[in-house]
Amino acid sequence: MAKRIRVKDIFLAETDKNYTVMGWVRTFRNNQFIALNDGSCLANLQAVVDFEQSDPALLKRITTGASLKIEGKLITSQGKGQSVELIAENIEVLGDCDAEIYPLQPKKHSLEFLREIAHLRFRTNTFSAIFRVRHALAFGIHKFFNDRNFVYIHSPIVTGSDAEGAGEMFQVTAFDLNNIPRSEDGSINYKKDFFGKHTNLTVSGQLEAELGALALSDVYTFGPTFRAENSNTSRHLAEFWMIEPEVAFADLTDNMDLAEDMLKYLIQYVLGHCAEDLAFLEQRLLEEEKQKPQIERSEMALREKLTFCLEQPFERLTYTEAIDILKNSVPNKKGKFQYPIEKWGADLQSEHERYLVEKHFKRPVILTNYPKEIKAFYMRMDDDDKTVRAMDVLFPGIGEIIGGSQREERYDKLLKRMEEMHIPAEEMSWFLDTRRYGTVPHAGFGLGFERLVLFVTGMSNIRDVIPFPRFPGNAEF
RNA sequence: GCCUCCUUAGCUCAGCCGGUUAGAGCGCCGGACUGUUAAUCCGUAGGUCCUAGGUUCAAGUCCUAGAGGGGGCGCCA
Repeated sequence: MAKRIRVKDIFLAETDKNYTVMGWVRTFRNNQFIALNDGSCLANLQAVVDFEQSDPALLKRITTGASLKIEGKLITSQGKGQSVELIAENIEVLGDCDAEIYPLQPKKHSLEFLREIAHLRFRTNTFSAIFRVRHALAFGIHKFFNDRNFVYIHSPIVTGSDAEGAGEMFQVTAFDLNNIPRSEDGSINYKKDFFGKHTNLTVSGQLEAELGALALSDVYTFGPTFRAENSNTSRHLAEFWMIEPEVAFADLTDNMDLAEDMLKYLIQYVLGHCAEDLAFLEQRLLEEEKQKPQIERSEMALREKLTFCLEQPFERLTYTEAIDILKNSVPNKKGKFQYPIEKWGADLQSEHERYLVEKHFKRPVILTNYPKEIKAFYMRMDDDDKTVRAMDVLFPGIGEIIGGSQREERYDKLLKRMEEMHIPAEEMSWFLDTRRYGTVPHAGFGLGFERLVLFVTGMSNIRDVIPFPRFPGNAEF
């Protein structure tokens, strides 16, 4: 194909020279002005057609959604609204688009409608902005860890472990489901399956990351994660991407510092690299919130909220301190909580987390040292034998964005917890080996990538920040 | 899995206490105009009122069940 210049670059290119651009028509105004977008940036290039000198049959084919190759001279724009425009000298229709049946129109569409045509929603301003921001965040994550000498570990997606400890799993099998091999006692004979054992899609790369950390010191994973829970919320997906750093010679405070530094780095990174997209998303959010009653609107605009997070230290407090605040809070005393806080030991509901983050502290909060009963077996026991060195990072509007802990590195204590929580130690001997052979204090956490994208873009449904969301009852596209 | 709301033209939505032939804006199509910015102006076409039952003289409207979607909760990242 002919060499093309991206729309993003043509805005900075020298005028009075000829260029070739390729992209998709957003609108064709006045039989004269083509708004061309190639996804390289939010803005469209205005290409000007001399309709009096053009073939009417060609003009007919310039419809919303059609793909074009346009050659012409770049000039300083004669109209308002853009700095430069391309005087189209030669237009080639690469792909026609029947405007009568093309679902996207030059108007505002609902997010619900666009979700149903997820294969086309990339072509909208909102979704192209979201996915450019998503890319920047993914790239920023690798840059953050690379700059700190972390090693990127590809933890397995198919796992033979049933005990990753994070919920329902999708089974992986090569069996013919209409003819499953069985043992003499009638049970399924997994020895005949592809891997010779029962296998699942991973729910966490943490255990494998720990193995890496106990040799490479600083590692992280960043990969797809699968949960077969029947979760129907705007914060859950069945297939999502998770970042899991794991650090040797680190305690809970080091872990909190890393989490806070990482989130702030990423927010800063996106503010610096996606200014135009964030400005657009901020405006979109503002328009959307105009529909809501005053009390439900956010107090800050998107970029203001992001900047605010950078400037404030995250509030760090223990579960026990949080319970005290909640117990004495106005909504608890007035019976406004659906689940009233009565005694120490109760699991916090999202209404409690939201109160702490959005009403009490009004900033990101890190809650630590939860009761051992409500946390996973691998978290390090505190000296009081009641709480563990867990940490949850809570963000406004999102809730839990990070869950992590200092790990139990003491062999005997870990084994005891596994027995208490009915984790089959014999199947986990490879994990226990790390505590047998040169164990060290270490810590790590899991960051839900889509939840971060939600926060940064100001979107409210997690299904809108992943290209093709998977959730109960839906695996379209 | 639980609670709740919604489903009317391609899209966004109105449709009153159940009562004639179901409406608007945008889009499409036709025409006018030609430096527009989701262009504008005029006109045409476009409907399984989500589906299946039921109540009624009469159902888009009421009732029951189902499907799809939104929001909230639980599980969590």
